[in-house]
Amino acid sequence: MDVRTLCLGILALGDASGYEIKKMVAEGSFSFFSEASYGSIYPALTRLTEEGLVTCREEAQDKRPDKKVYSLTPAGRAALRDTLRKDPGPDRHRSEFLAALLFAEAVSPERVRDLIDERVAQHEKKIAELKGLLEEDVSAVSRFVIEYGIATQEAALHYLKRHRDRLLGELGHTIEAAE
Amino acid sequence: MDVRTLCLGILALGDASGYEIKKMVAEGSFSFFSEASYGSIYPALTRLTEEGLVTCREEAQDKRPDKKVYSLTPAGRAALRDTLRKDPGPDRHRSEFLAALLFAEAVSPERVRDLIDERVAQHEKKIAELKGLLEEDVSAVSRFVIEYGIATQEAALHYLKRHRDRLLGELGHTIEAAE
DNA sequence: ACAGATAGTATCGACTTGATATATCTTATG
DNA sequence: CATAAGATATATCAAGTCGATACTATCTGT
Repeated sequence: MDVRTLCLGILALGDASGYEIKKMVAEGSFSFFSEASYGSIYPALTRLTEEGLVTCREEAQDKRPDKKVYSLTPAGRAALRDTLRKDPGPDRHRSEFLAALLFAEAVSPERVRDLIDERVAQHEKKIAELKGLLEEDVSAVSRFVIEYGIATQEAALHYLKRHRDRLLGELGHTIEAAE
Repeated sequence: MDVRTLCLGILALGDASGYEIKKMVAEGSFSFFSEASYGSIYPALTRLTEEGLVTCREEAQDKRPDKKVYSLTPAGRAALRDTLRKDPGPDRHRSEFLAALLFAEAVSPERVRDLIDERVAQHEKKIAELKGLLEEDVSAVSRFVIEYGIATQEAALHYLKRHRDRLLGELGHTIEAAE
């Protein structure tokens, strides 16, 4: 899913400016499974406009900078439908936490405990955030997506809580054995 | 976690060539939370060598192309430790599946069912893969990381199975109401 | 015999990130 | 009341990254 398609999809849900698209991927129901920066959104919108998949109208605002509001054209909707017909690629999950855990063993085993404890707090925060989204966002599919996120976050959290001590015990033996 | 640190961390677990590093991130215990292409690994190794964080020796092999085997230097180990002292950034999760679900509602609600059913199969495959890894890989932290992955994948799978029909029911009403 | 996978290094264009610039308005805080 | 901080808005740039491809040689399956 490139930023191009992401923009097309968001515009299929309603008109928006580049700034608003950025906000949606950073804070809205998109926030936990996609990301995009201005540096990719603005060029994407420019190209989509050139290709006739979206149109742009400038809206003057009171006491605020002008907005460029983009709308999906019929051609854009068709292009999106074509893309969605294809099977979505596999999820891509990058976790500095898990990498740090694996590497910490090699350079500083004591760090493992702190890493896990910080992570527990992060999961709890994320779950609270997602539950907050549930109260605003009412579309059935949005709710499904957010609850899917909550389910996985909670599973991760419970796994950490249940297995933390076992892991630290096993590492304890390793550390002692190495000394 | 940039590819630079990823290489440093993998080399902390043992010497490796660029090709082997790529294989680890694509297939090993790293596979489900990190990715890196040759186009980022080779330049990273070159730069790390220039900076004295790794060393490189060429190994001639019988009936195979020569290898460039990289090893972590003490300076490299120190650099890795410094990086790991910092808090890991939040996970980044990109899911074409979840995006497609949200967008499908807008352009082709019938697609939602197929998307979910394909996804169930994908999760089952992924879980089997991870369980396969468990049998080879024995390090305590590796096992922890892989089981963490299994726990989240299973939670996602069960969520989909439990809520699929409810969602399709809700969409059914939407579709009927729109027609 | 021949296709395709495996082992290996390497590069390139296109895309993406993260930081930064610019400018104005609103909201806290001392 | 001043002033810092943050929101609203567009835009660019260097540096990093992906995915495809190139090249060569061997091993494996049909």
